[in-house]
Amino acid sequence: MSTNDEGATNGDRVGTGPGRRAGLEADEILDRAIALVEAEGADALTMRRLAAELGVATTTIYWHVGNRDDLVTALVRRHGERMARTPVDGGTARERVLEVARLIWRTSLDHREVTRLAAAHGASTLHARRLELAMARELQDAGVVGTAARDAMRAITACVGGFIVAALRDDLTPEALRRTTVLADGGPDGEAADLDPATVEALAEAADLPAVFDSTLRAVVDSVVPADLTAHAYL
Amino acid sequence: MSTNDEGATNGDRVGTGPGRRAGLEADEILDRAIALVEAEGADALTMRRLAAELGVATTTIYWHVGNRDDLVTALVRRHGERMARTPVDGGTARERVLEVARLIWRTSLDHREVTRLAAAHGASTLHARRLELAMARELQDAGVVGTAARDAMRAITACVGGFIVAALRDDLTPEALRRTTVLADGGPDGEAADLDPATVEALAEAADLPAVFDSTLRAVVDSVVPADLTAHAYL
DNA sequence: ACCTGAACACCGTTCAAGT
DNA sequence: ACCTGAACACCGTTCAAGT
Repeated sequence: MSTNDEGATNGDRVGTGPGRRAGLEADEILDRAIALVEAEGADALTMRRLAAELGVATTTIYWHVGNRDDLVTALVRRHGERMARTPVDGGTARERVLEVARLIWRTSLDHREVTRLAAAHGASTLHARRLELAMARELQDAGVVGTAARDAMRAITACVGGFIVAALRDDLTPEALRRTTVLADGGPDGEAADLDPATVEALAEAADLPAVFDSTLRAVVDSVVPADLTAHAYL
Repeated sequence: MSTNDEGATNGDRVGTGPGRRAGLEADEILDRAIALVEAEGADALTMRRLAAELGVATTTIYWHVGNRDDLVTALVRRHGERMARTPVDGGTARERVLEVARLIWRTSLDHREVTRLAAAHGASTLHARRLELAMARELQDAGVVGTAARDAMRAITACVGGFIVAALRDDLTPEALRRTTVLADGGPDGEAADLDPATVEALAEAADLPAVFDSTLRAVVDSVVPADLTAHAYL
């Protein structure tokens, strides 16, 4: 898949010669790519555009990081590591699990264009990898290990991911909301005829997504992490 | 946005002349598009490919259904209506809410390529529109109306959507799982060093997603729909 | 080892022109 | 009203060639 099979991303080109360009090039490209995506959106990331940004020929990117798939994968991984700086603390282990979920939600939306790119590339899991690891640690503190931990993580991350996608969708065209999500006057076939008017009206306007996210995640975490009996969990 | 501004999709061209091609063309195109997507995947849907399939010039599609955005939107809507044939019955209203959620999950995965296309187009909500309407009705039977109904739907559909995305991702490359989702030997930086070996091992293999989906959705629905006091809910 | 230009096989979209 | 061919401005990718 990659163009240069021998030692992908050439991150192994270490400490040679003067000028100290060792292993730097590839990361330079990735950083520029990240900056480009955050500044102008996920769609702005094309091989030609990025090359122009760097002042090199398009083909140079292929040598350093491989094709577009490789580029996006590396970009998402790098950004995901950068995102996972914030430490989590306080409260019970159960509350910290919830806090990590909130952290994934918040940081993903703080960098929504990278998140969008990751989602389009099917690499959302890779993007949140470091943070999901942090969640695994908190789950362990709460006494959840093995397949139970795996299933708990799947449940939580699936829901978090679903809410993130919903939030990203809400970004675009509040006008499109009226015609798609909403049924206003009963829709094309009067499909909403038997619905309470109050419900129809409520559906016409956006929900307070962060609030719904919070209460829903709480329910999911509660269902999957046993209640703390004491304030602290000692292994 | 559309090429023919006057009466989009020309569904209003009714009953003219002999041969009875009235209003048929656009639907013919959409049906061929759906068949193409289901047979060869979402990526196979290009204007040129579809035109070739229909034996017309590429530009003909523009006249009938508009540009690619319009095409995908119309396709997703049409398929979504076709998907919502199954009626839901039995149990309490609360159980029927859960049953509609399961129905969205099942039908979306039964037509995963169309689902994939809808997701890529940010039209998942449009795709499940009819089924979400059915859910609104069951929620109403359960006594949930107004903004509470809207928030309940948002919560449930976000989670269902998240699980669907997770399932679609699991389709591709079980081999990629090992390298991205999984940390196996502790990952590049020994990040998983402080994790229970049983957890690490569990994370290395896929979860039983349908089972996790079911128990999670149950928790979400329970948190949002009041328990039935009697077996039946009479308005 | 690193970088280039030219070329290939695709895209979506527009538009003047046909009937 | 309906459909076409030609053209434009993009894509990702490959490859022989330079230094």
